[in-house]
Amino acid sequence: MRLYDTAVRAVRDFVPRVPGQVGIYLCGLTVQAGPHIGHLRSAVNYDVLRRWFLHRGYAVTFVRNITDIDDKVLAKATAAGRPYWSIAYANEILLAADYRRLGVLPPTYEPRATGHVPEMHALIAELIAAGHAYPAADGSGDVYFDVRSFPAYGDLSGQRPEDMRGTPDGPARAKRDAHDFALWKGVKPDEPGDAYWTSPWGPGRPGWHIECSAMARRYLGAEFDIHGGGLDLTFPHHENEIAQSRAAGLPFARYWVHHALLNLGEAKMSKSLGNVVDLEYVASLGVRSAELRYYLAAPHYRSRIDYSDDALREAAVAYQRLENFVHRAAERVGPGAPGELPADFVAAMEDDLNTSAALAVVHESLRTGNSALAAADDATLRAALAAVRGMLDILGVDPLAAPWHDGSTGGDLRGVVDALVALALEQRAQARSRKDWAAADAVRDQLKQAGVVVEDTAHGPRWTVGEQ
RNA sequence: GGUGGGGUGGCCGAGAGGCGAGGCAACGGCCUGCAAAGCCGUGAACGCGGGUUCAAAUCCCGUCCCCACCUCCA
Repeated sequence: MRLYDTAVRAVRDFVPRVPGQVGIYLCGLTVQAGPHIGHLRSAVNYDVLRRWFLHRGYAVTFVRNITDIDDKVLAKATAAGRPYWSIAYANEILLAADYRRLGVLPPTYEPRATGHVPEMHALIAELIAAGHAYPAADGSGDVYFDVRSFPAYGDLSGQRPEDMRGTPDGPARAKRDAHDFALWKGVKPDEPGDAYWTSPWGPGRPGWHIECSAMARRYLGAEFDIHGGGLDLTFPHHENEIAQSRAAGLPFARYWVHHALLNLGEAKMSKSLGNVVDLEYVASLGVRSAELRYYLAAPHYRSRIDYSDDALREAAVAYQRLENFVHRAAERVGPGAPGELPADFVAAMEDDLNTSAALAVVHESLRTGNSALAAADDATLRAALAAVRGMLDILGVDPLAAPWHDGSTGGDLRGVVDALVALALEQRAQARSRKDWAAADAVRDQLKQAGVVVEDTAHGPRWTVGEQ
């Protein structure tokens, strides 16, 4: 397996810290609002990475955090007159629902920042003791990381502090250097009164970055394999995480994986710009969540996606072709199970998770399968179906997998409808044998009006209910 | 100002010195009573200008445009 490592700006071989195991920490969301599809892209990308490791036989520990306290959450709480935690939690529920709808596997653990204040305190104390952090001298209760005490600061993002613009309007207050960042933020009078914890440095709340260093350490250890997140987190968030952890003597992440962002209208999708597409909007286009997942997983994870309704609809059509084959093949030879993966698919995935090249292999197998279907070559068909399902399963879009086909497909009425349709089809078959095309087509048209679509195949008529 | 990544056929999207990924759309054919689905085939691309090379989408130089980050960000 080869992965692009931001720290060295090159694709390199993945060597796990412990053979057969991989620990991944992914920066999840700040739950200040519901998720948009850019956030979901992040989840899908790492879900595919995770599934690939699982497929390769690794024991995967996958930790994705929830940042449930920050300036925006507090501001919203104040504006709404509600506790900050009720806002964070409401958004966390929305997020979980969207993950589920997209078939994202639940993480091994999903820690919340506010649940790990003691771990943060411990780390901050270590940093102060080691001379890498200092309580502000202005009585604010803030604790800052001393950037100049850590020479490697800037290595991840390739920047030198002296070249940076620096904080234009930030409260320099008691910072020793404009680039120092807060580990702990002292109470401010204009913020909610229930958003604080006591600490050796006075009442306050966590700075943004410290939570990830503290939680990664707790659940993955001092050193772990992969740290992931969006490209926009490279600086300052990940740079600061490295600084905090390494300065405290923790080796921290061995590989840094960053996915590209999803843009809408020439700018990255973000709440503050208001250019946001969420699952509700996608549903309003008639695009299902499996189709959205296909859209998000098809381009390489390091390529920017310029969102458009048309591109999404096009992806939906492409996915329907795959789905169509899987359903038809399963009707013919049974669903079987996801099977052996073609070598080209494996090679593509091993090469920095090239899902786009991998999908080309899926389509090749699809063609083989469709030909076998037409030729009633069941052995070839079975093999093609297993291969296609196996590959789609890695991408998390196997049409026969649980997330996509449960719910509302008729339930108890399926048998009843089956019998009724069979009756109608028998009439149509008789009409066709008389070459009474008008009568045969009338049956088909009436069924269609009732939502039943009839197609003739090499193995006789096939019917499906609505949907496509 | 600093740092990183881009511009590929009508559209989406891989590739990173030589065999034209793949998908969507279009066109032609096959299959079909018709349809649907499918199969076979066709055309078409590397922002622009130079250069290196037997050979450049890929390397070099220049140039234009775009995106992300430089302390809210997936």
